[in-house]
Amino acid sequence: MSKPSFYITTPIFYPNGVPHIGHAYTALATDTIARFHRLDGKDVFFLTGTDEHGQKMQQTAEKEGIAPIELATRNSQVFRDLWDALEISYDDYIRTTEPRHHRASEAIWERMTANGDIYLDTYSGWYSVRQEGFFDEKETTVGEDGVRREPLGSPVEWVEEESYFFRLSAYADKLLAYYEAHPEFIAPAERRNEVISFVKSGLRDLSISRTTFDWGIKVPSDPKHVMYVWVDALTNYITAAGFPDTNDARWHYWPADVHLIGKDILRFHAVYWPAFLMSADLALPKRVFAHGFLFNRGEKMSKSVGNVVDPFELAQRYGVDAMRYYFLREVSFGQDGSYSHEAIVNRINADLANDLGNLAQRSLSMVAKHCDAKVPQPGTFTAEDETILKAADAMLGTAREAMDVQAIHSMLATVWQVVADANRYFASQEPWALRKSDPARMATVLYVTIEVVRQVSILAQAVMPKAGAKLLDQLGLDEGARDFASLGTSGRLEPGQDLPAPQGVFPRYVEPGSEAAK
RNA sequence: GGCGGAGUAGCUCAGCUGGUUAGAGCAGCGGAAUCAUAAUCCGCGUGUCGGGGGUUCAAGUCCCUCCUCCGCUACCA
Repeated sequence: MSKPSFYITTPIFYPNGVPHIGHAYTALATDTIARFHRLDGKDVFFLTGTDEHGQKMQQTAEKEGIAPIELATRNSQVFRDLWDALEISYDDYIRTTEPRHHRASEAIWERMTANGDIYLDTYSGWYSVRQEGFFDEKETTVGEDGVRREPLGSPVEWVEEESYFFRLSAYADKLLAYYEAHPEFIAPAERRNEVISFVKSGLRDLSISRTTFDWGIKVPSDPKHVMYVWVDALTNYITAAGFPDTNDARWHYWPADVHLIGKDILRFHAVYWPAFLMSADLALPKRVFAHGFLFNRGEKMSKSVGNVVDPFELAQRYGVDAMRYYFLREVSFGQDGSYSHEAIVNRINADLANDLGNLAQRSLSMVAKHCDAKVPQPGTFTAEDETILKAADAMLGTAREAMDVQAIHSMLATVWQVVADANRYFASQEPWALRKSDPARMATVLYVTIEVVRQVSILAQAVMPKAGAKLLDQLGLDEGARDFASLGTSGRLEPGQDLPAPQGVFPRYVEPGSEAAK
């Protein structure tokens, strides 16, 4: 019996510059979902990469006096460095400049052509050289000087350019029928409504090639055209699965289970991409999930405001695990979120150091001192013991339900609810008092507590791989006992097992330079 | 302008198909304990549920209206 597969992607990022916090956030969330499913026994394929073609890349490279591919290679590496720093466990990293991607893009282009959906026509409109963009005639105004201008005031000129078009207009009904039949296709639900209303308002055919620059994938039958971003970028998701070779070892991963994206690129993934796939007679991804934006103290990050945060720096200041935990716990996944130094420190200290870290420390240090540094031998469980154990055993089911809909924050809330219960349990049982009055009962309480810590740690690994592993080290668990198959009753701690000396896993965050830091 | 969503405790938000004295987390205040990373546990909220009107035995929960905020309204990766 083969493991069920799970294919998840991030968008491919544009390496015109270096990654910012938004890129990091997408990768963090995708990584957590990928890790969760791996721990849950699935055959996971996690794809990320960079989208390296286009006019902007060409222009930036020119400015720097280097070839576009050099710019792409250099900046793409910065993304990979960040992924390493953030413990992003991707299985493949695709670059659209790779031969395999050229092959796939040409192949899907040909299939769409064969299906009669691509035709040559003229792309025309009012173009502003300064804004590098086309404007709808309605948006432009003719000034007293007789010059037509776009809303921001730069002059526009009528430009006509030969371009290949994709017959998107023919897909509106098919897309609407698909959304109807697959209500889970676009998530969260609010986003789904936006997409549907957009499609209902009517679709125009899409210009999918350019002749004004040549840094791209050539149109197979007409090499003076290069494919415009839509086809080139979106196709990456099937390239990595081996397309067009349907005998490829990875082809079974397609269709992807989740395309995780930012809400700004939802339309491309929920409208254009499925239409392309329908045209090419390929299966559609099971879900497109659009997450929200991150704001710095409620303000949009921008260079002019000066509140841009470097993700490398964030990871270094707070630690990767804490950074990952904060963003995934504090932000309701799918909604916009806000972060601040105070909020991050609060989460680190309250949830990680005080609640979980301290629970592990207080129980394990008693085990080390009073139970001969071995997993204690429990006696008969009382109703209180059974209650907390049952709550721990139930986490997996609830966590799975949450993760099925990418509710990462809910999954974490579930786990930390049990952490809070465990602290209450520990305080009410007072094992420190039992040490003298009833050592056997003390052993049971400690056993139950570290058993809960075990299960919490296993689940926490999806979000905090390093810290989760450290906690499991302290419980003396070997590699084979760390995935979800060991959750619940099947993986109960073995009494008598030797345990290493406990050490803190989640230090409190103290302000550098404060009294406490000295 | 059109379509859609939201306005609930200081902050972030739960409140499904209307039905006990409107909840959680965080922050704040008071107390207990001392196993532990001065961590933990217990207790404490007179909130016009945006304003107004209506339906109903009963509305945060349905209808109307007004105010405020937000998203989408196609070629930016």
